[in-house]
Amino acid sequence: MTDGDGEWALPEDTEDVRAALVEWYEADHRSFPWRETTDPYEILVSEVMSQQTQLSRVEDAWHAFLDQWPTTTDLAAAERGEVVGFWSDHSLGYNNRAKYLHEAAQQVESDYDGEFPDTPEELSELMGVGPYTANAVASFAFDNGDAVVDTNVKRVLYRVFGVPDDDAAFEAAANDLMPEGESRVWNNAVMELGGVACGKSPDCDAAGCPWREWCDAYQTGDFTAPDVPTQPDFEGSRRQFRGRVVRALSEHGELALDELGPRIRVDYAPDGSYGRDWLRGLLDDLADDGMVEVADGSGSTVARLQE
DNA sequence: ATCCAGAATC
DNA sequence: GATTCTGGAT
Repeated sequence: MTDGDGEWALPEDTEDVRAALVEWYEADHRSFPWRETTDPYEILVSEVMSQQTQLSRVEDAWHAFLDQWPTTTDLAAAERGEVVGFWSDHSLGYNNRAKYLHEAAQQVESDYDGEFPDTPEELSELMGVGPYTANAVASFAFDNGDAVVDTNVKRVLYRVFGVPDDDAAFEAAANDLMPEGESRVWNNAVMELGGVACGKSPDCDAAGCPWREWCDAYQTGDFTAPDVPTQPDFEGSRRQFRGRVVRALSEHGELALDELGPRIRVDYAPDGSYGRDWLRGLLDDLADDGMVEVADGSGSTVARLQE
């Protein structure tokens, strides 16, 4: 066995464990608009927006996005720059995800004749759709997914059943636990538990956690959670300046280097250490990522969002 | 200060 | 394995 494998097993009375959670979820849970649709496109948009972004900040953006591009046909026909601009305007971060979503819509149009596939395997072929999102869309749209494994699920399995901090172990445990053919309610319920009862600072009694009687952590009082990778500081980071570039180009359409520079850094000086060369480096990276186009004219260089 | 329904690319 | 983005809540 590899390092980190401890003694662990799911309870014998699995059916009771399952029933307790589903009953708890169905009695009361948070209301999100994407829980009231089974449209795979609407579900996908909510899932992509939710990656690394707090749910409370996704709701308005989700409504606005679907208002602007109601179907994959509409989104596929949009220009990439419009979609990236929307992402930036709504402060959704990681605007590569806007590019992926746009491309996924084009794949659905071209590869699937506008109709979403309904298996996790096929959904995984869409750009920006990994294991988590494939199972989420398959579950919430078609009730046809495997267990989702995200940081919430890992934290719950780690605390309640002592599943070791290992991706393969989490996936196996999550699927063992999930009742066959009930992925929609089950995956909603598990993530609801991780969100309202078993967050970083747990709230077992107040939230009426249905798994207290089976929970290792509740018995021992040790609510340690798996390590989450720590992020580098955002303030002053390259990411921050990339984000400002995208926002400025979305707002103004097209800008020359020396018009753009001062909007990115107040200390921009064309020949300074943060000047044209530095800015050009940022723009070339963004161009490689498919976000920005840089055009060298005679004497002046201009940048704009791609397409 | 740290965290948040991940995934692709190099 | 490191990088990509944002701001409100805690």
